[in-house]
Amino acid sequence: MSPRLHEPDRATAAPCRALRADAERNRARLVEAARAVFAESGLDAPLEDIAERANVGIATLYRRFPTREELIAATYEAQLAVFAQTVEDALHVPDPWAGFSGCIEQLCAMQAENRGFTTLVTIALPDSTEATALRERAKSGLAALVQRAQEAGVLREDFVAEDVALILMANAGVLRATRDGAPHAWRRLVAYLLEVFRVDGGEPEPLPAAPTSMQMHRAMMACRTAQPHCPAG
Amino acid sequence: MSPRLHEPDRATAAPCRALRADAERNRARLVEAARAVFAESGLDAPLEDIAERANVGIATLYRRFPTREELIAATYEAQLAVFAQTVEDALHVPDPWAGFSGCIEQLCAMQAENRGFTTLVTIALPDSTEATALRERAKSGLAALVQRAQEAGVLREDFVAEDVALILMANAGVLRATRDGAPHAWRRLVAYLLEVFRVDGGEPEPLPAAPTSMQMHRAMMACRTAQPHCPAG
DNA sequence: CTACAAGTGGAGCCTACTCTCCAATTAGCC
DNA sequence: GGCTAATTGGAGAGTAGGCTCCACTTGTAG
Repeated sequence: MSPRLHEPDRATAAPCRALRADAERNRARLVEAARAVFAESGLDAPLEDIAERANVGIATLYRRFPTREELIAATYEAQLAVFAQTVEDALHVPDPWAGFSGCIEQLCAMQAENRGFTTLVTIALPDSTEATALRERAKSGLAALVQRAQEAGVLREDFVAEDVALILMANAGVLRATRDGAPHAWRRLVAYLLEVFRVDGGEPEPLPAAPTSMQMHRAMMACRTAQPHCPAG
Repeated sequence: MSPRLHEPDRATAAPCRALRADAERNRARLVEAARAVFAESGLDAPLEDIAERANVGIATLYRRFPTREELIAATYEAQLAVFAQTVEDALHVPDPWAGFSGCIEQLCAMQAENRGFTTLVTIALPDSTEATALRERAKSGLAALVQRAQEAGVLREDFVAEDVALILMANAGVLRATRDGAPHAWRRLVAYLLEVFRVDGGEPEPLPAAPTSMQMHRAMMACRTAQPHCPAG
């Protein structure tokens, strides 16, 4: 790979200078390390862990990503692209209900698979990043998906685009508490919600199994020692 | 008030000795301060804030409550009693659906009003505290409430007691993200869920208004600067 | 091959919080 | 009023993570 095939000013918007080849390499390793660490430990993982995992000094991390948010935005660019693509693909599913509900399920599954992504979708990112643009894309795709389903008469009329965010936030809450102890509990929440969103007609899907009370107990025990409250997470 | 009207060994289970009057007073001030601080800042608020608010040295706090969890348990004893009472009162509401749904709404409202309580109900507490007993009381009350509603044919048969925890966790997720920016968003989630739990028959209640996209935007902005992921919350 | 700008790493400072130790204080009993 | 054990508060040690500074290294253009 020749060094200058990248769009300019990737990192710092101001000086707009191309990175030296080794610097670009380190940047990539940082993003890769951040992906792993954020996925496992959440968006508030220690930055030193990320630098260490990337085999790079902590200063290098700070030089490339002056704020945690910039690192988050860069790290989740690819995943947000998947997010946006998922939404757009759903528009091509012939059945409007299958498109809508499958999309919601996939988005929630993405949350379930990645601790950082769980909270990422419920918070704002700094403006003027690629991430913001991707979110806009996803947003308008979702609006179209909702509209299509409503026009087909399969999605309740009083459903609004903001409800999608509500779903993701609720799902984040369930995942925070049950990710370890009852890793499928979120599916049941999502199934309940999809059922209530659907205009009746189809026989409702059977619900995913409820977590057992033992699982819930363990989930709550585990969550006690984890970090308490909330998001930027 | 004469000092010895309390049940024994309130604080440390081991030495089982009555507290001196001034110590008992300080203990009460600590619990009161903790109530305020936890409500506002969540269960991971700095303990020094609590000691300061109680006008008591930090050492006094640690002497009375060697672990944060013990302080949490003592602080939320009263609130857990309200929780349990709410459930039991609901059993006396004549209409089984009104009893069940009103109870869920009230529990979620309690979460909305108190940041610490939001996460408290989704985590485990140390055993052998009064708090544990209260939770057991609430739990069996809820089981009865669920059973009564199902026997009356107004609550879907596949609803299980663990689903109540799921609701509280989902509600916690919404509250974490929207408490400041869209303080009524949680009502919409709960309305959706109650609608899907109900066996059809009654005309569904109209949904609470959706948060505006501006509110959601602000909520996500605010949540960005708050602490990311999760609870022992 | 050389010069120099770009890039690097980690020591080290700062802040925030948890938790302990102990000399000084005070409530309760006589 | 005075004795004694219970209680107190705050200094300070320990820990974790954020962030910066600067002497050293390295890529690359000429």
